[in-house]
Amino acid sequence: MKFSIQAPEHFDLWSTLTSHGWSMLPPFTLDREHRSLGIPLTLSSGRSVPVNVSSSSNHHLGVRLDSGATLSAREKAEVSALLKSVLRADEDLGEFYLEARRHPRYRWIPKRGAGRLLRSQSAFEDTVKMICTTNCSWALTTAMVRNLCDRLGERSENGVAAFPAPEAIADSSEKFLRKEIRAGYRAPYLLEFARASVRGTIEPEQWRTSNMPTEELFAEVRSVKGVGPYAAGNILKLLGRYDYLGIDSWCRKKFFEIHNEIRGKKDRHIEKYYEQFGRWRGLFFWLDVTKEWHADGFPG
DNA sequence: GCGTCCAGGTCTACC
DNA sequence: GGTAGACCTGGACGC
Repeated sequence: MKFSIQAPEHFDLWSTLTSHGWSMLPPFTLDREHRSLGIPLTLSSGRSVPVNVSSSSNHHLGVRLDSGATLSAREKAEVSALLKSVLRADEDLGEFYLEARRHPRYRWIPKRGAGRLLRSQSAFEDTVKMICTTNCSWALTTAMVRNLCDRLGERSENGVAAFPAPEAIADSSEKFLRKEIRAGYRAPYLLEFARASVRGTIEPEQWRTSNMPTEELFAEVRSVKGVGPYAAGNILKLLGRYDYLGIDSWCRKKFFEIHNEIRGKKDRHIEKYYEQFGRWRGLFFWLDVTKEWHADGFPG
């Protein structure tokens, strides 16, 4: 089954798919040759549908069901809405692009259609993945996320493992997460977050639509054990809030490199530079340090 | 092949 | 508020 969905003006699929490392993590499958993305989407009915999305023409995206199955009209609408959310095609970046055009250094951003950061189907999934990026190599992050999908994820109609639901992680054990998933010391953090999500004492899916002031939302995200300033700042970017930089060692190094500065200055120095961009500062920061991905190609 | 060192964020305890 | 040490893993390096 094939159909298309409308994308906003200046939308660039490849820019979104290569906006950061998420497209290289399961359950996403990035097809560099065809510049498309495979993703098993879990519908509200519980049905897991393997979908492939690629660029089409006239601000449209081509959607193909990998399993050869069909969708009802309602399911089709749900798939469209989920894809728009994952690809951030439902986000208004007009004001951001206006600000970017004011600075010669950043005029490439609207021209390139950059700035839409790929996110997962759920904020729960984004948060777990973000915890898995902390204090380790990218190879280990990939291994942890792959293990979570393979060992705890539901299989979609073409056999691809989806990201596990909170219940699946909550029903596992610290020992399993530590040794089998290879989450190490992060195991109790993941378990606690999953169990709190199942109990409803924390509601990550509410974060995406919350009207809470960003500072309060940041504090709530930070209250998850294992989520520090780096992880919370980047989780907030995936919630459409760009007030925090989410600095890690790679970004720190990159900042000093592109600004021809000597390393060793405090993060406050970096934060001060981006204050001029107001509520978009986190997005300007991220696009600054990843600019070459858009020009020279996505690593990996 | 084995042992050692280091990098990578966050937490906790302490000053 | 700032700092030190622990957490865990994988890669680099020396032997």
